[in-house]
Amino acid sequence: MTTVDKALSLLEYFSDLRPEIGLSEFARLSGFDKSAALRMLGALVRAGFVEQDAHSRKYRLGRSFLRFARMREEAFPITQVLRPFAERIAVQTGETCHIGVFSAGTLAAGIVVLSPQSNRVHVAQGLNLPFHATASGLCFLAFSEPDEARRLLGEGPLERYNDATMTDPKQVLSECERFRAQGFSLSAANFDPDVKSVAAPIFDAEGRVFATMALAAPMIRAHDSATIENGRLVCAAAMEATRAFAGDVPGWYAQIVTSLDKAA
Amino acid sequence: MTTVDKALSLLEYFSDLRPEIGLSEFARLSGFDKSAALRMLGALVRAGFVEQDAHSRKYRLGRSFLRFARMREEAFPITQVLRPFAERIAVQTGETCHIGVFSAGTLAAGIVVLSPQSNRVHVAQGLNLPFHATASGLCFLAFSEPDEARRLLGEGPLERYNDATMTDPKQVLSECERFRAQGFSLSAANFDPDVKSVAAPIFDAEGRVFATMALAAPMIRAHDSATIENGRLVCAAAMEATRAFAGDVPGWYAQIVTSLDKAA
DNA sequence: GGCTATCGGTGACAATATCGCACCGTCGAT
DNA sequence: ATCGACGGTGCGATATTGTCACCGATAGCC
Repeated sequence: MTTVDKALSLLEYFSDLRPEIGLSEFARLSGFDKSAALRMLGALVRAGFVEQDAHSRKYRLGRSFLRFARMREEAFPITQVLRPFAERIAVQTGETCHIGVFSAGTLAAGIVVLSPQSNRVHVAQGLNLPFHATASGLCFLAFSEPDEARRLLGEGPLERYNDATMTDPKQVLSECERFRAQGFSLSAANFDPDVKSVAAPIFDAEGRVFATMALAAPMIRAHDSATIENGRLVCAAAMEATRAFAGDVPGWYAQIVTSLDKAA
Repeated sequence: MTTVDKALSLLEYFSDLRPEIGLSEFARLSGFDKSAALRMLGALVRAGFVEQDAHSRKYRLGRSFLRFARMREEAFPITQVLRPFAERIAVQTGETCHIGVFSAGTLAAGIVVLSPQSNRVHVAQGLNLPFHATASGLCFLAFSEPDEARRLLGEGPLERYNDATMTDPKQVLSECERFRAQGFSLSAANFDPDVKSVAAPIFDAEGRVFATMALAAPMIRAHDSATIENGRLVCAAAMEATRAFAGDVPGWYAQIVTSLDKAA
């Protein structure tokens, strides 16, 4: 672990619930010495990645992120390119659609298009999507390299969100095999007790999953037939999205999707 | 300069014109050894701040910026809060309004609202705003601490964009004194030969400038009277924007603005 | 084909920045 | 007034970094 890794790891302690962090708090959270944390924070401040409140002396995320995020989107407009697909399928199915984007070991809701219906599932922009308890996460695992998936899950036991949550990594991985064969993942009440979701993979130019497209429906609308139909649609949309991106849909995956379409 | 500084400085070589950079290119640009650059890039990749194209092996900005930018906006919604003010004044004056946001030593157009008129000034989102040659930059200097301003300008000679560009830091600083007394800055053809701009400061909670609101008009519409009126309006709007932000408008500045209003 | 230049990347050692500790002044609560 | 926790500093022991030589692969060129 280089010092740069350590410094950047400090940023991971920020979250929507903890937008400001003091020096000692950083030291406690990270296990680094205060003096080391301070030095790293100094560098982060100089680069504009964090800024310090002059009064409370706490640190918060800096303005540089706006600059770089804009540049990144300019050069590689993921969200701009993917959003229309999410919008289309949200209208088509009448359910909330979100796209999970993988970065630095976590999957988060990067794009959210809420269902046009009044009884709908709400997904917060930026929401962290746990690998073992959401359709998006399971989909990501299912279409990743098996060792990558194991690495992301860790040793277990996994965090429990409610009765239906799978907490054993082995169980999760075996479910993922099914999803991989099926073309899309499924999650019923694993995270939110009243929500049933399906998710399909979006591939990058090297044919690796880097994002997932998910449809989340209130349990009451999620009959088996509706769920299967949503799965089919989300697969097709995700595949189109991949292609819009100059991503590479693996041949075997395209086959699965076409066979789903024929079955319908 | 810590290693973290060096690693983060690598990111600054990315731009809209150079969205992908190879290892040797990084070494050349930064003056670091290839091996050192590689190690730093490794850390940046692990954190998701850059990603590597598997084919070309070049590096580009990573997906983590999206995540962090969203969190930053969630916690401190600068752009969301400031945009309405830019929109209002763009409509009111009929000219293009942009807000320059300072971060890590540079000022960039973070918010842009184009004029509703067909003959209008175009400002690209994210455009770098040189301190010595734009109304925004001059405004930022004028309302910064004098030594900070000197530091940002450097030794000179400054880059020349056209005949009207001031290239001597001393000259720039003395102009800035005028602007500081006047309440807003002025730039005629210093950057773009056919554009005349005015800009006013936006202050943070500690009463320091951190952003500027600028109006840019085509020379043909920029009579003296129109320019003065735009200056007055941009001052008022910037002051309101500061307050909307829980920023602290220094008393002496508020006085200048009210006296401008009375004169009109 | 074979030559050369450049690329991304590796390995190892000397040089140097970092880690961890003790310590300081300040602030707010009790 | 005392105490604890805070942000921040200084310094020696030590782990990380800078530097350089080197590797295989690739692309251009004759």
